[in-house]
Amino acid sequence: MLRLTKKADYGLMALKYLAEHPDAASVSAKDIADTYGIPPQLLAKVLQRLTKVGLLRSHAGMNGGYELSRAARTISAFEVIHAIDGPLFITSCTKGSKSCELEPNCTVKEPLERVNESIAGVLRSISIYDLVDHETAAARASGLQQLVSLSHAM
Amino acid sequence: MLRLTKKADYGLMALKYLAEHPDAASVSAKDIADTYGIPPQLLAKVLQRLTKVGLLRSHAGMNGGYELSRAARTISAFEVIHAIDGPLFITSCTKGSKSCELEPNCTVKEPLERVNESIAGVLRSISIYDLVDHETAAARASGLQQLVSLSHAM
DNA sequence: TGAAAGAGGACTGATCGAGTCGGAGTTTGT
DNA sequence: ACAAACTCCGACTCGATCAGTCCTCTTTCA
Ligand code: SF4
Ligand code: SF4
Repeated sequence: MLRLTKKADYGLMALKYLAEHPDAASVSAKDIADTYGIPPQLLAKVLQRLTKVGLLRSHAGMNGGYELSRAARTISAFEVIHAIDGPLFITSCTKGSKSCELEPNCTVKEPLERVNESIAGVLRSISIYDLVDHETAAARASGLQQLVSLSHAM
Repeated sequence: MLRLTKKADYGLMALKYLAEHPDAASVSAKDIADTYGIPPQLLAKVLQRLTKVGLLRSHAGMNGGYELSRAARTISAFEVIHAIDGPLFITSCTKGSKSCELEPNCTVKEPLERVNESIAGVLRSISIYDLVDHETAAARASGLQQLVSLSHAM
């Protein structure tokens, strides 16, 4: 099913919101949650995670909140997802703890890792800034499409 | 986490196996399951699903089994995953039944749909044949990588 | 006819994601 | 100094989904 968690989803929304309001010195988690109808405590946790990784800068106390620690253009969707959902892996044979017992016999692990890398590449090529500006994002997406089908033809 | 289900994983393994043994008229589910240590009944169900969609041709009775209904080169990983795990969607706001209530306010849905399309494109560009032949698969993957980073630079 | 194989539904246990709660620590305005 | 507003953090519940099993029926062929 290849589904992205909602937390990552929320994280992207929040970062986009912050990218759209660079003037606001600091935005509270509750503000963003109210704007989009996201459960406030859940979003808070997501933002905390992003802070821990260094994507956000937090600022406690009254009128506190969060702000981007870097320019929106330099934050990739990959970083966000990685920070929230942990390492991105297609297969189940990864996350050290409990790997698949078929690993020795498995013949598709290697090819799938390459697929995984390709997908990571796509995510790395998308920045928060792209989410805000629709035109360039659309251009880039269609560009990617062409490149992909091109590579298919070769 | 963007994880692929094990069923899809098994499906790919089975198809790869069939692609590697084109001489065998028909291979039973149990054969493949034993070869890789996959639970036989589970693999059987996966193969049944693939048969229903038309990727495989089944052949009941003694010495029965499955065979590819098309050339390995013309079967994409996307088809396989779609057949087993259902429609491929990154976000939770899709599968008609229970969509996300944030949809009207959501500002990242559209961009994420484009990301989704890019990923689907990657999967569409990988065929079962690519899983068998390591060299071309590696070449294609690295090619994709270059193209992706190229599109990032533009 | 009977063994071997596919087809398919129903069921259970395990895992994981979504969301909640409660409490502790911090900064700031007054 | 005090209280409000906010961040921080871990534990917890609940429900959905996945992995795997079981059982039954049908088809084929020796
Ligand atoms: S080892 Fe093979 S079967 Fe197991 S999770 Fe990895 S790719 Fe899938
Ligand atoms: S938050 Fe937006 S992108 Fe995510 S599931 Fe809801 S509508 Fe879709």
